[in-house]
Amino acid sequence: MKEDNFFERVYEVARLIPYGRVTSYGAIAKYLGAARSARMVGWAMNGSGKYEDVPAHRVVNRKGLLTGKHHFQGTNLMQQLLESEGIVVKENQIQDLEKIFWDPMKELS
DNA sequence: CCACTGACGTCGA
DNA sequence: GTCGACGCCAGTG
Repeated sequence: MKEDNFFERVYEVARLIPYGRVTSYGAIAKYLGAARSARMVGWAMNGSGKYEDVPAHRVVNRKGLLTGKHHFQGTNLMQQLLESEGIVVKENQIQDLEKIFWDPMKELS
């Protein structure tokens, strides 16, 4: 079922995030045409826990800070997953963000 | 029913 | 260039 819900749209983009890459809420929001609704993107991620194909751990804020990490099951689970993909994380902050940053609008275009 | 908060980001001064 | 306030939509109190 293809639901045009804003949330479904977010999940769809999140699934498209390639391995070893990360994106930001605003990037997804902007791609959906709601740049100012970045908060909604994160809110949608609240339901991502019900979706296995939604690597929310690959979605971070514009600063590359693992803001949502606090919402994950464990404490360092998010960082653990990111490091497992080769992403360097330091103090909840992604290093080389500009290198691993995946822009849906630019990549998917 | 009304008000505030929330995985953020952009606009304004 | 830096700091502050507002906006988005939905859920919860």
